[in-house]
Amino acid sequence: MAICLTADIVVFTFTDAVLKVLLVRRKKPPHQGRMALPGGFVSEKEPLEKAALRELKEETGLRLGAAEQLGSFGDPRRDPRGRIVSVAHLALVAAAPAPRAGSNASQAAWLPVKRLPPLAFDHKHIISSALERLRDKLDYSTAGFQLLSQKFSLPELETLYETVLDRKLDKRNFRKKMALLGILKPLNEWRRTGRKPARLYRFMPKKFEKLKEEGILFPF
Amino acid sequence: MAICLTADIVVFTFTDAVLKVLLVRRKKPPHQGRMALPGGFVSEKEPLEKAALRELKEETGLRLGAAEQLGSFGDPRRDPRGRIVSVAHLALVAAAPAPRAGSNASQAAWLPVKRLPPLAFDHKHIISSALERLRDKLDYSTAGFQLLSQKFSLPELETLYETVLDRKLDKRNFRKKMALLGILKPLNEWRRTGRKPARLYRFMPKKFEKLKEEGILFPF
DNA sequence: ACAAAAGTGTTCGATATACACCCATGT
DNA sequence: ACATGGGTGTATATCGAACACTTTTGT
Repeated sequence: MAICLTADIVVFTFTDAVLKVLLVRRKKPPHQGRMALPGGFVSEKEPLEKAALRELKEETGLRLGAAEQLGSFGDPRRDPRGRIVSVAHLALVAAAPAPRAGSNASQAAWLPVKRLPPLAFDHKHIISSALERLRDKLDYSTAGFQLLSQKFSLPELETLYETVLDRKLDKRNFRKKMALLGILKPLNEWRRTGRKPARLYRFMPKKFEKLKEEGILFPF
Repeated sequence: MAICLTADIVVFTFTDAVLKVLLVRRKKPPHQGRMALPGGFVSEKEPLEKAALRELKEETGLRLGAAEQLGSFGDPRRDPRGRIVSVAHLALVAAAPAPRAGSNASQAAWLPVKRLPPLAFDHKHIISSALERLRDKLDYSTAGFQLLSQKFSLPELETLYETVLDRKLDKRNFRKKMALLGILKPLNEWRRTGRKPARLYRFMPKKFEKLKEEGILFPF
């Protein structure tokens, strides 16, 4: 069985009103010099998720505690070296710490999902799957809040939703629903970018847990 | 890299008002004599889905055209032989042809999902994932109809939904919604099991496609 | 003063849910 | 005749969608 297993990871964040994915520049062939998802070979006794997180840390310096499995990509010709099946993972991060390059990567960077350069292997395809999954998660999870820093304004949150769902939302309806859910704590701080300052909020995970137990979902 | 890849498949059907999964009895260790999902090692140049379908045919005689990937199960200790990662698949079938035993399997049978015997490996866990996926699919796909034979009665369809969703539905509301969708063609045939005969219907895939294009979902 | 983005309520239509009785058949 | 499961309609509550103007700031 000359089949090898890699674990790759798609890490999204949302900064400057743009959804970004964490990529590294490949040091070695194949696809040397191209941008690619962080990832690498799974070691023999290592759980798949751990392998993805380990590679992420090695290649970008970003240390995360968990990732969710996206699925496996096993087209026999996806890697020119031979049969290499990739188990793709997904993670969302709030603040986007400046990535540092690591082993096997000569560069690590957050790139806007909308304007990606040509990527190695089928990584563009994997990112598409990840985006689709993110869209789904927006409806029933805290995905949206995980992508923003702890303090955020409602226009920021709305832009995030509009970006990921790829459609314009109604400002008033959006705010009404958020208010109704009661999972946002208004702060006495304002963000003074643009013209009129926007009030900042904090997400309240505990309230959200309560809602989930009651089976209430996000209405988008 | 001494990691091996298997492709396993969960095939569901719904007969006699019961949801069933297709299992085979293992001829060889490990877990010799236990029931397990159809599946086996992926060959070097074989797509994952094809591997699952090939193993299904070899072990049960059931020949299917497609399966959807469920995810990969890679706990390092899931297989006593060593590191073997399984890519699990899901398929739904209408009629349930009598399975025949094949290579590596001394028996193949449809077993009720609610009352499974002890299974090999983590296959019970895989079946749980498959069930969850099926529940999700019921809402936005033709999954329900794929599990029944071409002609079916509304009570049968309702029982199927109740079984998979694991809750009682209101007869009148259920029928109203189905009628509203307009994807069922009433036939001039009646099923005379039980007491009063139940009218039979046929699912109209074309109407369903039209609904999907309009973005209309199933309301359960 | 003006441009640009933040903030705010109401109305309406659609849809999910709750609910009770009659009907056709087999025994 | 009766037991069993098939079949039918209405009323109410909830939720999502549509929609326009005022406010605050920077230039």
